[in-house]
Amino acid sequence: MIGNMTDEPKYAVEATQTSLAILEALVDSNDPVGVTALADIVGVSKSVAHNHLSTLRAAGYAVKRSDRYEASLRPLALGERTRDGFGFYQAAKQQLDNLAAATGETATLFVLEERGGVPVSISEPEGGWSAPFHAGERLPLHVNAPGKAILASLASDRVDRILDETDLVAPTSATIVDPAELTDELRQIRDDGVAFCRGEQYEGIIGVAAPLPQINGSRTAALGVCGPVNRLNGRYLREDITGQVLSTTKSIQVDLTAN
Amino acid sequence: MIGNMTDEPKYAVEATQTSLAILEALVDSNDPVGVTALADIVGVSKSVAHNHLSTLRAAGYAVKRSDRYEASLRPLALGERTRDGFGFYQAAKQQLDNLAAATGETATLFVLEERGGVPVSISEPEGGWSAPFHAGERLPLHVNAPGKAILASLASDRVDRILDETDLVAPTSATIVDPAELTDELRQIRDDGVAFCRGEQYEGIIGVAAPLPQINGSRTAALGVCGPVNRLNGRYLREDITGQVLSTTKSIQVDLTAN
DNA sequence: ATATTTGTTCTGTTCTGATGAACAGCCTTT
DNA sequence: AAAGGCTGTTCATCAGAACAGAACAAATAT
Repeated sequence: MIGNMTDEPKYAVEATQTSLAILEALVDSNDPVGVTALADIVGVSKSVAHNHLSTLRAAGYAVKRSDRYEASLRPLALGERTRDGFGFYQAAKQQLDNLAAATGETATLFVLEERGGVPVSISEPEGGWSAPFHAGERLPLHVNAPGKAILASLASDRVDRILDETDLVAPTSATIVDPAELTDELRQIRDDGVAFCRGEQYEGIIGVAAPLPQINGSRTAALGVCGPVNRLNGRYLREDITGQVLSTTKSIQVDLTAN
Repeated sequence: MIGNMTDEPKYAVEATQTSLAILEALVDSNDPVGVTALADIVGVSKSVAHNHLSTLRAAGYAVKRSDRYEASLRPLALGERTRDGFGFYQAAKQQLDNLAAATGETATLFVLEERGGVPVSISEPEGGWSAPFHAGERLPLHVNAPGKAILASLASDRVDRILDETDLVAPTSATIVDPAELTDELRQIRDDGVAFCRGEQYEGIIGVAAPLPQINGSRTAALGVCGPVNRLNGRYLREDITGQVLSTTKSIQVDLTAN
């Protein structure tokens, strides 16, 4: 980790930064917030908070209800539209639901975004276990199975650059923080075609993932299953689940080349 | 429609407006866009577009891939988090899925946002019909069943103010544009407890909706079913579907008062 | 090899966005 | 009833940030 991983823009627009900070503060606090409270949270004066809030409101990103502001659902619409823009989403979503239904486990689809992995879709089986992360939330690549699968499907120089620019944080004691050790595991993953995660992101959460074949040379993606270790283990994990994950990636590939 | 419906903020932050315009331009164009193209679309100089793009990128809202920019999935995460903040979402989502599965039709949950109705959740049955709108997208209240159900559950002075401040656009020839006529229908809806939409938003799309009982006096919401007129009509619509919509609202109320 | 077009940097100028105080409205408290 | 402390909003002032435009380098096209 030598590189410049904090790419601060040379000529950043400060007003935008505070506006986004206010928007995120609104999202963070579930309950409606007043102008004064918001100003304190973000660290700006009351009138500044008011100006930004009214512009956010006029743009449809914030909602005012009797002197209190809250985040609107407009970001949800933006997110769904960008997601629908992914060529493979419709097909993958369908297969992901099938996978979740067939295994009774939580199935996820990840894409590479800058230097992180982002869950695009999370399929939870009927009344099943709930994943501790949201769709659209950027996660480190080295701590989960889909992330490692994505890394394994990249050219080695890109992997080196990503690892160099990334602070290999260790959420649990099982996390791999040594780049050399990680590179070794990536080679293993490339050979097997499957990546595993054993409580490296969240204690007691296990994952399996396989890279999604690059469709028309565009987005790097991976697909996997994750769940608590008391259910995902032994042969069930290594053969049953792993097999279904692999066959699902093949089904998606078929669906995409067919159209 | 006399009132001031274009509430332009008195002291708007222009930099924020251009940043958001750029973000939305990114979302609109599915494909990666260059700086120059974006500058042309938004109507700013090249350097300005560059500055805003790099701040959006640093904040995680835009992604750069080899000299081209695209929207990130971060808005999706924000949207899902605000949605999860709605107290009734978890329970309603469950019942909505049940409703969609039981009827084989598309079920939706709407909330009131400013002067519009926003779909919070859209449950489509297995391989079913796809609704022509996205979750999080703000729609006029007077052109769809959930919107009318929401209006009907508001105090009459609020309804008057909303109708006064809203331009009653007419997407189809069936749309009601006369405030008096609309007020009459709202009274009817209050009596029946159900609202109907007959191709007033999209040609050939029918909807039924019922207001969701106000939980702890917070958000105004409604729940409904919609689909093509060739399937949703006659007794099936008026009795079968309508009955299931009404019983679903009751189930949600039970779920919420239980906890 | 030349000519365009790209993204990025940079500097000066302008106008905007931050400041901090003052305003009016709404509670609660006295 | 009246006073005090809250709130969100407005306003005039001025430092400074955001903009336009030119100049740069690198990649692509001719």
